[in-house]
Amino acid sequence: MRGETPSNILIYGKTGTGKTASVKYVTRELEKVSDRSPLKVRVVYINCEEVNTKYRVLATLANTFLEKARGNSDELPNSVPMTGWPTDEVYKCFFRAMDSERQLAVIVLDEIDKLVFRNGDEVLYHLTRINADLKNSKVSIIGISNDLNFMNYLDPRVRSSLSEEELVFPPYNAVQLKDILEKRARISFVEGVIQEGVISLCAAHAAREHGDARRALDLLRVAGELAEREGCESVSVEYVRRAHEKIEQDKMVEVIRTLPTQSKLVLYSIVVLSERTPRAIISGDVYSVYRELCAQSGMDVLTQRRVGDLISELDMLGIISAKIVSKGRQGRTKEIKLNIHPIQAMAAIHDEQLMSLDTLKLSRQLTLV
DNA sequence: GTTCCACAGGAAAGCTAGGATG
DNA sequence: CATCCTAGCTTTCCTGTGGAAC
Repeated sequence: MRGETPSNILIYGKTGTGKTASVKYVTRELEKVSDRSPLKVRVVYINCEEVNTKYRVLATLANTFLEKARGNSDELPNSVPMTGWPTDEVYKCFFRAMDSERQLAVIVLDEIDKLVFRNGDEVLYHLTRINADLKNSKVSIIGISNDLNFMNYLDPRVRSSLSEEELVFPPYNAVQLKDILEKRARISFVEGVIQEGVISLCAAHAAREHGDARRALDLLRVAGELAEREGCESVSVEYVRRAHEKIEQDKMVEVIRTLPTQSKLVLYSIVVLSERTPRAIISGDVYSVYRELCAQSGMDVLTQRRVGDLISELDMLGIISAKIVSKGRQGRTKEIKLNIHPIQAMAAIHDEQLMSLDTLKLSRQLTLV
């Protein structure tokens, strides 16, 4: 507001600790106050997860300021195309639009680690140095990152100028989460329908998972939805337990859905086996079934070595649990247990069209087991 | 005590798509 | 546009191993 060069700020914190919400709130207030002051403050919010190349970041910036600066200068174009121009041209355009009037620009780069990871720190280098060249305006950058280590990937010069001020958002503890939940619950639930201990339990669950407030709110919401769907008058701790289960299952279904095809096929083999045999599932059997499935669906067959790795990956993702057991002369194997309901697993696997084979017919044709 | 099964899982090389570079 | 590079898969080849059966 006083027209001095503002510090750049870097904000760290795990997901669901309120980084984005805080920044959005503060910048909104800042814009409100600046309406009454001679110096204009403009905030540009860019989520680097969506806008993930240096070109697109610059083009977004350029377009924002071109729109605002329209009419100030004749030689400025109306907009920058989202593809096609040389990058330095876009940069120049952004620069001129910025400098065409006296203003302070606050550029918020959310998930800045994604940008650095994909593109390196070139854009950041230019952006942090731009103040030296601007005559009328000033730029301040707010970087938001989940990754505490991402600074190590930056050029030292960028690092020091970007982190003139650092802010760490620590995870919420259970008490704080409880506080947040209570406030929200007062708005969204009819008074008295939430039973004793429900909110504490939600808070405890979320606190155990890195203090993610979003997770805590989800838990409470899903518990409420479950109770409502069953026509229950109040939300009991039992619903929280089931909500937790449901969220875990949904997460798993999502993971399965995005699995590569070969992994799906391996998982499918395990599901088929789990439905046809009461015996423990053995990695050797999985491989046999897998080979048959490949033959029937016309996919190329991976080696046993590789399938073993895929099984370990499924284990790491928590979709299955595998433990090594030795059966004397019957050798050593992995005994595999499915951690998700077979029907749900099937549905998640078949979600994609590439596995559009008629599964029932297919598994009936299986000669093994 | 010895054997030997049926795999686990390490090392290294080959392959390939997609991105960077000139 | 051609070419070069790189990361992520995958294969090949290999050594290791717990414990029931001999």
